[in-house]
Amino acid sequence: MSTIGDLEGETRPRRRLPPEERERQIVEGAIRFFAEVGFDGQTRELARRLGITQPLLFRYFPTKDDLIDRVYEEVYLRRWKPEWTDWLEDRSVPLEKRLVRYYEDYSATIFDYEWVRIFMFSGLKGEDINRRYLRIVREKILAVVCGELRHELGLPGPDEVPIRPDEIDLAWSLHAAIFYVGVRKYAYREPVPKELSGFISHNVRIFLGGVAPVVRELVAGRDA
Amino acid sequence: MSTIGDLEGETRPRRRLPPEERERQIVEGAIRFFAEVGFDGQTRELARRLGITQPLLFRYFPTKDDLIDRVYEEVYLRRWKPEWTDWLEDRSVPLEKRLVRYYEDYSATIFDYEWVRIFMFSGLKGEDINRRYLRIVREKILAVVCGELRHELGLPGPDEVPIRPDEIDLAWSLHAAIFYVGVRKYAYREPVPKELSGFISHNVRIFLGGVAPVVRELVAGRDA
DNA sequence: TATGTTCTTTATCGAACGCTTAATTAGCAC
DNA sequence: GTGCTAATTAAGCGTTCGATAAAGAACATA
Repeated sequence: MSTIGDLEGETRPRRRLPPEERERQIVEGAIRFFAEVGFDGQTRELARRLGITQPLLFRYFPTKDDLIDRVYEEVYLRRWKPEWTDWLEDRSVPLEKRLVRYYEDYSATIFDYEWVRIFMFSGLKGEDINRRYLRIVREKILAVVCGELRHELGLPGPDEVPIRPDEIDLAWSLHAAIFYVGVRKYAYREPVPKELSGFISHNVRIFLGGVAPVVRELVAGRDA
Repeated sequence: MSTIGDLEGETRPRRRLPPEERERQIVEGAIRFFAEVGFDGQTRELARRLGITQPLLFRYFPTKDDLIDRVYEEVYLRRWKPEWTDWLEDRSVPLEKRLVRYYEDYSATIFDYEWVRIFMFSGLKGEDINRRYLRIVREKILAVVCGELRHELGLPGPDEVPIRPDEIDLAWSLHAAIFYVGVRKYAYREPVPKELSGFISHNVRIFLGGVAPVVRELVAGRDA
């Protein structure tokens, strides 16, 4: 949120900052910059937006790739909340409420310009960090949702009958329906639901309202 | 599908092609190339993959942007089928079947490496052609789905009560759930449902199985 | 075989790229 | 103030970018 040092100015007095502060400024500026133009964006333009000279970037990050790695680290890894899995598994709360709570918090956490666009850019580049992130989503969110859905429907648990890929795909559908709002808004810059909260609960209701017979079929083992 | 001229070779005899054929070869190579690396990909590398020299590209396309525009034209515009709207409106067929038929054909049409990736790249660039495409989807698909859904539920038609943005968002959810399979496969290069047909019918069933009460609420006019 | 057309190449331009070096200057201890 | 030191900058390295100009080679026609 904070707007740092993008004076876009011309001749600005030399300012000497504590290294940590300058580094933080560079990283945050890089996140905004690469989110906007992609990772082919040029270091000179980034420096210009920060109001510093380009060689200064290379004092703090030996290469452009090092800076990009730092951007990944900052954007992806710091935002994951392990408690999401706990929330989803808390059977003292109705499943619908659990899903709504999770998706409200998840979307509040990752729905911003920087996160969504950097996620898409790095995904298209085939970056490994993207794959790792998706694996975590699959294991810590989607598989858990499938397990809770099984329990809700009185079906055998994952330890008895392993979660099928088809079931994960169904959980992906709900996930995609909600996440795609972020894609529409920040990647495509299109209008989106003005009230995200209502949209999320609608989607959870639709999902839970229609998913039961399909899951039963899948778990019964009608192989494709 | 056809693999054209990517010999990747070193010294290759000069081949003189009829202009139309050479142009087609360049356009198809450009589609594959830009889909892979994005539009920041370099003309020299594209030429190398085509097995021609770089200046030859500029004989056929005055600038790189002209070539990119041609790529857009080729990838987007040639794939839209106006009959999709007719299919969705054909009330002699049950709505579930209409939706399944449409999404099977739609996904068969656009689910390939080139289309999905170029769509994402151009979307991230904020290209106008992307916005135009999304508007067509909204007007010719999603709004139609909402209208048919209203009819199915005995609710007033769009001429009496205009389709609300919330309703369009619900149709976006089904659309996103299915399209995101393409994103996972071609943008992220992740595993996806091995049987797309089953996945589509599952999603349509879930959607239709759970959407009724939500749509009734929305059309009744409970404003957010 | 000779000739004209035009498709394709070689050779290159100026600008911009990531990155380096060496000179400057801001901020601190005293 | 005065020096010291590290943050910052100006200048520039070699390379690569999109794009151009002119030379060369394939093909149709005679």
